Amino acid sequence: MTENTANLFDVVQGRVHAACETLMASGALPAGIDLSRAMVEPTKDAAHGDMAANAAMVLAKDAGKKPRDLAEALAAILRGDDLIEKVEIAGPGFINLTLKHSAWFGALRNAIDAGDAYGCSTMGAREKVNVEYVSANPTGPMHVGHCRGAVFGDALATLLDVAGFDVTREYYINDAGAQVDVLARSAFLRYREALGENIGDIPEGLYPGDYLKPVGGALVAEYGSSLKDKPEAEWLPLVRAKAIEMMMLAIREDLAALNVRHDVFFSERSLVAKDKDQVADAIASLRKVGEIYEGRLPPPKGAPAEDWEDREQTLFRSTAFGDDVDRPLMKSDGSYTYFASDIAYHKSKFDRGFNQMIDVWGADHGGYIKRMAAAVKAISGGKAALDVKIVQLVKLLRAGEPVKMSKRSGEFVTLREVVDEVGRDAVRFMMLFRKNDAALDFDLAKVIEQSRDNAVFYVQYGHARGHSIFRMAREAFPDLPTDEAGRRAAAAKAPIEKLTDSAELALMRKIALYPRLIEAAAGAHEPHRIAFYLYDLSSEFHAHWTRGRDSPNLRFIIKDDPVLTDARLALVQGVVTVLACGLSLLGVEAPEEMR
RNA sequence: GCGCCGGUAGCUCAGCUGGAUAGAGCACCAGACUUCGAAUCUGGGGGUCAGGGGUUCGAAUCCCUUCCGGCGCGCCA
Repeated sequence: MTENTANLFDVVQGRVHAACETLMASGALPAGIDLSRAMVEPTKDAAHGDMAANAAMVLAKDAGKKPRDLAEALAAILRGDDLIEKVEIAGPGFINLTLKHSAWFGALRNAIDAGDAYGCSTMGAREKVNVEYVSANPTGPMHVGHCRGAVFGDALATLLDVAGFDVTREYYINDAGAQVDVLARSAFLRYREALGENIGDIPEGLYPGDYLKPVGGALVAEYGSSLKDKPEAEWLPLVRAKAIEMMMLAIREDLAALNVRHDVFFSERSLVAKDKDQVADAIASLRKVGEIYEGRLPPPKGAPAEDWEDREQTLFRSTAFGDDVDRPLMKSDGSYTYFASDIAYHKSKFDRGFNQMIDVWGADHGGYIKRMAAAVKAISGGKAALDVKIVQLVKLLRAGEPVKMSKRSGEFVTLREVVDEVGRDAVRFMMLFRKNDAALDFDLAKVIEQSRDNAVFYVQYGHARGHSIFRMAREAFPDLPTDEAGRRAAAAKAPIEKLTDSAELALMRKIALYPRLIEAAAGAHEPHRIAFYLYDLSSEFHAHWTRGRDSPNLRFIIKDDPVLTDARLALVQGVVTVLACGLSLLGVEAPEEMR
């Protein structure tokens, strides 16, 4: 087994497992015992050392031994390890490990050597993952509600990429349902308006926003007045296509403003292209494995359903895969339900080689998860898995007061307005500075505040402060390198073994945690963990900086000691590297100066 | 009625897939600028992890149950 040397926790865990195997060889442990639950974790309390191993407690039952006795046997082996300074047994059987300083120096060197690539992992083994996010209907500009899913999906995709997965970022364009016909009719009104007609108020049920006026103008430019007297059946496909095209263009611009990328824009309409009906194919393949039947559904309970009509229909047996009720695939007019299209779409993902799919949805779609996960299991024969990440609502505030929005009148706050007002970095970071399934208050006044209370600023300032130290150091020592590559080369040669202050070592421990964090966050599909880590790292860095006020010997720059200064600049280089890596992963700028 | 997601300090939230004495920020109180950026930092008080059962060496975390809030519940997407 090769050690992943980038992750110190893996290395030490490997040593603990090796110790277990030594005990197996000597008969002190049963051979072939399962070690997968024996983990090495960072300690919360420094009094417990650097890392804690739970092996003795986890294996005690299978071994038929008392945890503390087993711990003692393991400790005896681990005490000879070249990375380990001290082994103590505590509590119910924890093996507390204190590492030698050289272990932390090695971790710091790793970070400096890796640079931009620090934290990159091979855990994904290049497995293909499809992440679908945003997928906003092409019926208007993006509003703030779309923001969170967009940023979350984008950051999650980057996180998985960094963790070694082969990631495809995808957007599903809902361009086939009834709502794009409504869009077309709304755009047609604007077309008549552009031709000089007085259209009066926009009728109920059509999209009232001004954003369709340019579509009207474009239609005039392209078709003149030729559409005006045609029957709807003739103009609708033309108007619809133009409107969708222009809406998608606007949406892509909005996404670009937020720094959100996609590799694939997948059209729902393309599923039912003239020569090939992929929805029918998907249903047929489910029918082949016996998961489709004609039957009746009980009426929905509780919810008002005056127009409920009991009838026999085509159903997918989603209850066989954990859903609460079987789901219809055809509407009463003979067209496919949205669910049927979605099955075909996810089958397309599977057919394109994705066994891991992640969909990012808004909270209002939560009730849809079970049936979609059921469908993915069914169409893949159990080979593919779908993880649906729900992002909760964002409440937009200004200095604590809710920002009024009225969708009915077409006056909603657009994504673009928010980005223009507070900047993309603030929007992105704050959307990620919360667990995805918890509701989020987004205060337009707070995110531009320059204080610790504003996490974006606080983290970026940490990065800028590091670079400020580099600038000041160059004034004291003009020979120091001026660029990133030079600093990395110098840091790699620096005598970092001179760094023995406890706060300096604490920073190295924090830096050493980053690769482990990436793997944990990627495994859990939780990019917010990166944001919180960066906040913590910044906090430790700011705190250590301030120690230099009371204790000048702890400053990074020691004017009469260029060698010690080199060592400390290497530590700053390590901190700056991790902050830059983490911010880049979240899609947020890492400024070198913020004055 | 059923399902999903939440309930952690006065407020806003973390809690690393079951670890040791539950942590930050804000607010409140008391401090630190001739200084590598005070746009920062140090210290203090503040908790029945909604309530109650259970699982085990060990539970905020897993299971059951009650209460409260949000969302959803053929032919919208």
